[in-house]
Amino acid sequence: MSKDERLVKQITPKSEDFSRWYAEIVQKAELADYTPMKGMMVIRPYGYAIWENIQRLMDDRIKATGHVNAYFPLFIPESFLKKEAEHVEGFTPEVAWVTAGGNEELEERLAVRPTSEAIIGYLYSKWIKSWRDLPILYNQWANIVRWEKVTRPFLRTTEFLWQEGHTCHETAQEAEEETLKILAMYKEFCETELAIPVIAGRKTLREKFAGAQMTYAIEALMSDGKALQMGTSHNLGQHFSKAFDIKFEDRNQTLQYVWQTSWGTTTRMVGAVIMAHGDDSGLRLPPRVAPVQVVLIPIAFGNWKETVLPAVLAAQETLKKAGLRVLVDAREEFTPGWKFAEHEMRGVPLRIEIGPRDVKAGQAVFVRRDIKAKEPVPLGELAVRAAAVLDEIQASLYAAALKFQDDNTRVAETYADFKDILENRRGFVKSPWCGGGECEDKIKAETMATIRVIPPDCEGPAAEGRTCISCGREAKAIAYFARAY
RNA sequence: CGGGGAGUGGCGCAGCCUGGUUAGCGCGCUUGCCUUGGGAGCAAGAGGUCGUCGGUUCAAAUCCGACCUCCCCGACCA
Repeated sequence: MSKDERLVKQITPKSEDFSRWYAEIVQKAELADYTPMKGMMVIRPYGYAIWENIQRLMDDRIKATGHVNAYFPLFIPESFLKKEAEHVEGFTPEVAWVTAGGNEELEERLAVRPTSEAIIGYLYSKWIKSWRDLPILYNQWANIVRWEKVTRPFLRTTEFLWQEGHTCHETAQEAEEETLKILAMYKEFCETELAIPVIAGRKTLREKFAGAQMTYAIEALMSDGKALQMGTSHNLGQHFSKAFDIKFEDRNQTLQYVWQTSWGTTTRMVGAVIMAHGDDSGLRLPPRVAPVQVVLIPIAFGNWKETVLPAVLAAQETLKKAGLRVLVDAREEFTPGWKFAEHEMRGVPLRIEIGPRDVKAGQAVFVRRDIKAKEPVPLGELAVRAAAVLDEIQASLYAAALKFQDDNTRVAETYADFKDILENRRGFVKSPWCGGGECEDKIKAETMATIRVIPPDCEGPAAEGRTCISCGREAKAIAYFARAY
């Protein structure tokens, strides 16, 4: 779209400057705002409503798979955090500490939770005695603090909201099954609800969670060609159960450490929705998570309050009864054109215009946000057609994102090709890798790309006869590389 | 955390270099009239401790220092 044809004029076009577009859309669409503290954002009602939809849809899935919600303390004693060596090493650089209560200096300082494995581990050791207590399938919705150096609204903030699952199992196999079940659930969630295709697989040792035995993740491609981690699922093995002494008497009357998992998704998902679907005019929200799915705009002429408005209010009732999230924008201080641009920027999936001509014709005009197509719809078919159009939009956003991912996933067999792709095209690059951390480091230093994920079908056999793009040794896997957020 | 840029009514900016009336402009906002199918028009209004703290000076938005926040580019992370 050329700049002159743009109907939304208050934001920098995405195609012109992606970073600026992102920062502006977050503020102008009233998703979030900055505060006087670095990295601390306020999530405003319109942004929070997206998160609430994500939360509800995710919570339904978590509960449907047998998990229950609980709430653990915000603070974690330093000694607890230190029990698992790798865990403390990974997290201490970004922990915020409470050192005093009122005027009293604390005997032991308290960490503001950067994640809850430590405090939950302590409690699990109290609660678990027998194999009959297992599995433990807990989830918590909470806020987290990590003292980040570089912050961006939704993508990386000092405080963020998330859900963290923490489970305990009798066997290693059960824990692995849980880890993969959640990974699959996350993938399905992103694709179904957020209309964002993701690549699921394992992380490398360099990229795994501090304290985990194995980390799995889902990775998505944003529309600027950079990858974004959208969720992680960790098989913790017995690392924490040994550190926190979480033992149970098994079916053979022997004491054993439990096998654990933990997994999480965050408010970062809101950022992903913005970056994966947005266009030059602003947000394009997937209907499943859009706070407003349909905006009804009366076209006011003459005695419109007697003619047009009743039709608009009737349409609102019809659509509400059909279970849709509807907003009537009957403000008199703005012209229809102004409202069109405003709701486009805010990403409302479907706009319905009703004017005098429409009332006479017994119809309404539908305008899809994703492709900006207009369609007259008889008033009698509003609800059915609106629901159908919203489904079409959800599907078409997903299809577009999937096409983008396909178009931007390339294979490089040589380091020269690899560097060329990252330099000129970005996106995912699938390349053979020897499995060595040194090659990972070297590639990262030279190209800023990291191994985002290794899907199961890219392991061992898939790499047979191929050589590592970095060292030339025999490849152990085909890895997805990308520059990432 | 290093390099670069920025902070002036809600938003976008000018003024600063070369200190000195009442700190301007566009948009937005309020009120009234009039309008409304892609960001209407006229008229009258309201709104600013110039990011914060300190220094220089008779006098600071302007000069100096420190700090805070944001943006961009690099080292660490959901």
